[in-house]
Amino acid sequence: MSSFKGRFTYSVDNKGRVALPAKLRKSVSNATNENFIILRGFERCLYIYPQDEWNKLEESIRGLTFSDAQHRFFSRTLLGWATDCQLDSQQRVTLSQEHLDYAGIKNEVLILGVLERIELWDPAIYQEYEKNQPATYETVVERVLKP
Amino acid sequence: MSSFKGRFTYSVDNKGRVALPAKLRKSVSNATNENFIILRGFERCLYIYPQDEWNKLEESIRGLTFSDAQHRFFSRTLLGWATDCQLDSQQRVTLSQEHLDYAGIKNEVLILGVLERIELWDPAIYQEYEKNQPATYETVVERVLKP
DNA sequence: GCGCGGGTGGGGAAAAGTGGGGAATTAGGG
DNA sequence: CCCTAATTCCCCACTTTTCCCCACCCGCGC
Repeated sequence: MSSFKGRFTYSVDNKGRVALPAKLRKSVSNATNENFIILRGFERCLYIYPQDEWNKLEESIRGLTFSDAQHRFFSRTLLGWATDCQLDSQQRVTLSQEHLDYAGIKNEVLILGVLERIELWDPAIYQEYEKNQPATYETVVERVLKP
Repeated sequence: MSSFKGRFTYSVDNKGRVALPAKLRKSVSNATNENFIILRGFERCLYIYPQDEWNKLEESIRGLTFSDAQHRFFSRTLLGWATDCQLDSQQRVTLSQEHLDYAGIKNEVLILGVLERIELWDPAIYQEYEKNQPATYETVVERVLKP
């Protein structure tokens, strides 16, 4: 079970490559064999799942009823934009142009560790997202840290 | 279960390193393997949780549903400002520049043991905080400890 | 006084992040 | 079917940061 955490601002070179922060790599279980799945996330960002965490997600998608039109739409969208990838010898992932465009990422990327997944954001878009949230850091902490 | 207590004023060197007081270290259960999680706290301070205490919090974060937009914001915010760290051979933690900035900590740090967590404050900010409390210690005691 | 444990500081080796060149593979057109 | 062009990816090199280790200082107790 992964437990990614932390916030990093890394650069994207002109080949669309992004290094995975060493601290995040340490949280990846070895079973995953450096195999990752990249897909469109919610709110204009990209999700990166290590293989083992993805498998769980895939199971729950399989559980969706085939006969429901919305379920079909959901699966098509999710899987249609998902790609396998493995790290190169420098521990980097390469993002496709479509993925970069979807998330609006250019030269810089904000990398967030969110337990079972890693999120990639354009820094400006994330700032905008944060600004539009009704909750502040303190209300979040209060809600989550108090049982 | 940890039960940190006490108050210490330590120095922060120019690499952002802070020694964990020996008295606090004695309260850490060995199971945690000298692994800690540092995150933003309430009121401009930093929280340090030993691994085993953190695990309880992480459970409640995992309980948040992936499909709820507000829950997504919660996990991003909380985890984005959290970092793993382990002690170096001198029993110190290294604080990132962002964390130092958030808490306004410069060369000196006030370390408080508060049961399951350790808090780090800038001494001046803590003094200010204390001064701005409307209630005195005695009135709070009445309110809090009354059955 | 001397030894030991605890706090403070810094130098150097190792790792992490960044960028680019060139070979191999694939695709497309003549 | 072959040649050419474009893309992918593998490898190398440089820079910065991290962290590991050593050394010192201070105070307390033996």
